[in-house]
Amino acid sequence: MNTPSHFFLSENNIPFKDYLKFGLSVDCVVFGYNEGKVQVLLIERNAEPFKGSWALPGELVPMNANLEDSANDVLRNLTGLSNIFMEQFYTFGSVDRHPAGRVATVGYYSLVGSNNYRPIASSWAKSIRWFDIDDLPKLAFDHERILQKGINTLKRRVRYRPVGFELLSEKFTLSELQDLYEALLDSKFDKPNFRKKILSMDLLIQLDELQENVSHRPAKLFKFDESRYRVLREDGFVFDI
Amino acid sequence: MNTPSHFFLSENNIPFKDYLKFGLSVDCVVFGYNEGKVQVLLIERNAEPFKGSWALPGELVPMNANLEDSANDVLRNLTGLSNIFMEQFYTFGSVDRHPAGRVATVGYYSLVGSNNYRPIASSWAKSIRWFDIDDLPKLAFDHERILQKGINTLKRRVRYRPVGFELLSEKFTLSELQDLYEALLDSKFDKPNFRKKILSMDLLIQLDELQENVSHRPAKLFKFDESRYRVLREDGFVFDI
DNA sequence: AAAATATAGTTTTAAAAAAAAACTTAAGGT
DNA sequence: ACCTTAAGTTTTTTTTTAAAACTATATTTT
Repeated sequence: MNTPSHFFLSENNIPFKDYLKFGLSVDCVVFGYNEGKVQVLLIERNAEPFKGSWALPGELVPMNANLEDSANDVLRNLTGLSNIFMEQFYTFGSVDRHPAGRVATVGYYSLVGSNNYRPIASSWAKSIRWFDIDDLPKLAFDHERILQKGINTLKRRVRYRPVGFELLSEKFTLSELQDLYEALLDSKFDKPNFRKKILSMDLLIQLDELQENVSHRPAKLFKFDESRYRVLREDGFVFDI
Repeated sequence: MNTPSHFFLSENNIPFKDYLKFGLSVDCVVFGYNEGKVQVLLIERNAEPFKGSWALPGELVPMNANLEDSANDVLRNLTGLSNIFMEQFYTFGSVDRHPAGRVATVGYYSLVGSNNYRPIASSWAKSIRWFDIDDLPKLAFDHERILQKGINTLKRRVRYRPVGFELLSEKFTLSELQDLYEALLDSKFDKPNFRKKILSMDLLIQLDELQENVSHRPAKLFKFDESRYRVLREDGFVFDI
């Protein structure tokens, strides 16, 4: 920081320090899944600009914080949870995207298992709630574009990475998994083949437990085998549904 | 910009303007393809820090420039070309990644057809050259990590998007295409099946031209049908190799 | 207590796609 | 003329996917 600035003159002789005027924020697209619907968590802003508008939860990155830490902060403030699946997907930096300065924002999406969330409207949000992704309100800033890109990214990635499991409870049935994929990918799968395919990947552990309190034959419960996935990945395995 | 800064106090009462001290840069992973090898374009830095080290071409984003424009600038300065395929892949923002300040960098990768490049070492690069991606030098900053992530991204995306074509000349043979995919994906394909699959996608236009000056049966030349791809995409078609 | 219902899970068969091998074709080189 | 090399096709086998029909096991209804 105390390096002489002439050290870093650019081609056009603008001093290095004149480039250091960006703000950087993170915005989180938090996905949930409930009753066959994919949802996102939105907040109602409690501060200017766009006070009162719905928006993605996010914050300005402090000068001494890493991006991932900031994104995790946002999530922890929102859900009280800290071990949530989270992945960066795109950075938005148009000159005029923020009304008060040059602020680029890094988009993260995260997946929260349906049992595990408890959204908390903290001081910076008037309210907070889940929206089905096919019934969204108008959003502040360029958040509609960010959200759309987040949704597209999830829909693409979910086919080639075993991230869908993150949206279910730790223990789930194969039918729940199939329903989730059908909701995410907007398509129908054949039941016997879906099961055969998923089970042949050898990524699920079948538990000695059954579904309870259902008025039909109870399904077997499974959980995702993280360590097995790590091993398979090293051998070049590519998840593909 | 002249909005009163108290307007944007954050939760912890840090004034908005105190967040506006980031630098933002773009770094480009420029991929080429030659004689069966996937390559990247690297520069030898002509300025501090890391003067003399190999690095990804990049630049600080001016306060009034969009990210894509900056990335295109870098490419134009490097290759003299402006209509090159380019896509953002990841943003790196660790607190200590730049020795002289807090600079986050947005990674772009681009694909240049084998005939179309002519790297130019401009004032900010002592030299510039192609490296095979499996024989890379040590790099400045965190560029090794960025490059690796770029390579991984390309290898993943090339399977599900028809971007491979961008690495070939406008006119190419099916064998060239197959060789490229085999190099990118580190695997072998069956010739009849590869052809059947590619041609059945209906994305290639067969030209009335043949390969010339080869000492064997000349192959038919094809080109990628951009407009057809746009139509197919709208109908939900997903490229998949 | 038997029947209805609902979903879980399996088996069987048919159709399509992928894999593998063997072949024909067309250019230049010797 | 014939060899070499790679292009491109045809045929056969094997594996996957698709579809339909089936059995199993829980609760709810009659």
